[in-house]
Amino acid sequence: MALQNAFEHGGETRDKIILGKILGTKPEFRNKVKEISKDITEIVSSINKLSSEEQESEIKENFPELLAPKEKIEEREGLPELKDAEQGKVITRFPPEPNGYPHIGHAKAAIINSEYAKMYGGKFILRMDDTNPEAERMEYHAAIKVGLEWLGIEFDIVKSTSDDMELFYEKGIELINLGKAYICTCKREDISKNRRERKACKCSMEDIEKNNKNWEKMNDKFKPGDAVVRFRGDMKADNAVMRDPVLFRIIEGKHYTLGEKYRIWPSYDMAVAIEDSIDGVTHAYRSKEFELRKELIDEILDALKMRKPTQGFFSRLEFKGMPISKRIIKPLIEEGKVTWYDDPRLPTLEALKRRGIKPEAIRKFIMSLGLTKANTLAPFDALEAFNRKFVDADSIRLFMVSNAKKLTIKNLPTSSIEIPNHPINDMGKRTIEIDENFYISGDDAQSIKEGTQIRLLGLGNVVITKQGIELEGEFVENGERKDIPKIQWVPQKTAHKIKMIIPKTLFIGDEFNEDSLEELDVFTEPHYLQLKEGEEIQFVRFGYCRKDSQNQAIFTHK
RNA sequence: GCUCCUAUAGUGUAGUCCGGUUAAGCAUUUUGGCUUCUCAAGCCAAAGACUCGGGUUCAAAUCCCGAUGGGAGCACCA
Repeated sequence: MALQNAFEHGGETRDKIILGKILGTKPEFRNKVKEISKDITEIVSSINKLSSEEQESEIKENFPELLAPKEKIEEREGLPELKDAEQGKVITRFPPEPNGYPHIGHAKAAIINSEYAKMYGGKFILRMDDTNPEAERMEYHAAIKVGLEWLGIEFDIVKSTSDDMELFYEKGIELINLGKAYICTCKREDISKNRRERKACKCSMEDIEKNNKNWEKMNDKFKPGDAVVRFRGDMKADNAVMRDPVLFRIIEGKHYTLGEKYRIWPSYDMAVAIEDSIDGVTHAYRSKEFELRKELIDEILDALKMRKPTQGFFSRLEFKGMPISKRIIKPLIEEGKVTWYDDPRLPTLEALKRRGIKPEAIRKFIMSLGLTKANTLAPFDALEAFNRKFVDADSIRLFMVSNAKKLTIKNLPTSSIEIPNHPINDMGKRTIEIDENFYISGDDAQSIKEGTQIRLLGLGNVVITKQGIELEGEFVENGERKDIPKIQWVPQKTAHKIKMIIPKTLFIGDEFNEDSLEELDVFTEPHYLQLKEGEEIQFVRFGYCRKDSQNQAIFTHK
């Protein structure tokens, strides 16, 4: 073994490493370390005296099997194992609030939880977390559903938190009667101040009877802001969440499905605790800004003697320079800096789709991030790399020229030509009608020298006879194939003008990037018009793009 | 300010719980080569990391203590 190690590391080895290897493979030696280490030192020094050629021949003679190449270590597939998980009995859930358009962060939570359900043959619940009528709208509810469907996520159960309003009231009253909750009629600022200063208020001293009466009053007499139900936690706790948090509050806004039926609404903590418990959720994974709520949720359920789920946390996912929060996106839309939530520069699902990102790529990408709690600020090119693999195989190859320059070619032998739609896969062929007038890209036109040969892809070689604003050339039969520029082209007669949109990073640092959207006028083949909207294409030597409309394409990535 | 979480190559991660079978694996990125009628894809190769300082141990990315960087919470939002 020492011999092998020495050979692998330039003819020299160290006794400590050999010792480690031996103890690693043969744990039975671990209590005889002193005895064997002496032997190892001797062996090692004798081996180090040999030249590497001698070592090699020694290995060949006595241990030829060691020369076989090492096996690669296999990477763990998918997500790490869940604690306390039983095959077939795992229930996970994804509880978005319908208060905005779904984005990559939603995708992460949904994908991780659905993967876990799948991994254990369990069930997966979509629960619209709609307990704040002021923020939630049907429009968002629908957008979330559309987004999840696009991602290909399937649910066993679909429900809304607000389905269980009566149950929340029941449990709320139970907490009051247990003395675990009380009605607080302090002002909002005072509650906040007391929590900061770890001081209890008078309301927390009230007896159960009074609290029950006040609960009744919350139904009609109290106005929003007059009274809240607070959990009796611990005003001295280090975890600020435990300092008597709010369980219910009065909101008079119209709920998007229930209208004005209820005016007392449970807070997030109350709702999540009860819902996860009664829905049978075994494993509740959410992003780590909720980490401090774990203790509270457990305490609420303990107080009610209800079953507790295992809670886990993962880091938020954001892309560098692509804001996720409505707080930032909304003003951009209002100022016209971004067109809408489907603007290709945004990390919303709608935008990602429009940009040409495939749902499978998002899934792979998110799975590759793992389940860490360290902050993830992923560069967008990581997603692009996954996407390229999905998109390459079935993207039709088309010619497109930017900054077009005219090229006239003499002696063309044909008036039409067939070109395959994909270099490897069979995606059919298209016929292009040609005459002597072509467009080529400005960049290419500039780099060509007069008198040299270029190859027009799929067509043949051309020798350039005149350089300038407009170029002229002559067709060459059986020209050189290697080591000449091979460029794409478009016939002038049938060239179809489209707008090419190239999305770039929205923010550089904290600054809005004024050049975040580049628009080019380009020419492509008429075949473009026959493609379906939303189809992914590769413009040869330019990159992958998605057809947005007959007159517009969006650059996906290289 | 207080509390909690977190720290592995340029980037994202595996390994950390239970110290040794791996002088740190994978992906991406970059560079070079092969292949190719695309600067794509595919194939091959190279480059590159355990935040810092102590301690425990025959042995530390892994355990302990301290420091530092990053993030979050301290809402009648979720």
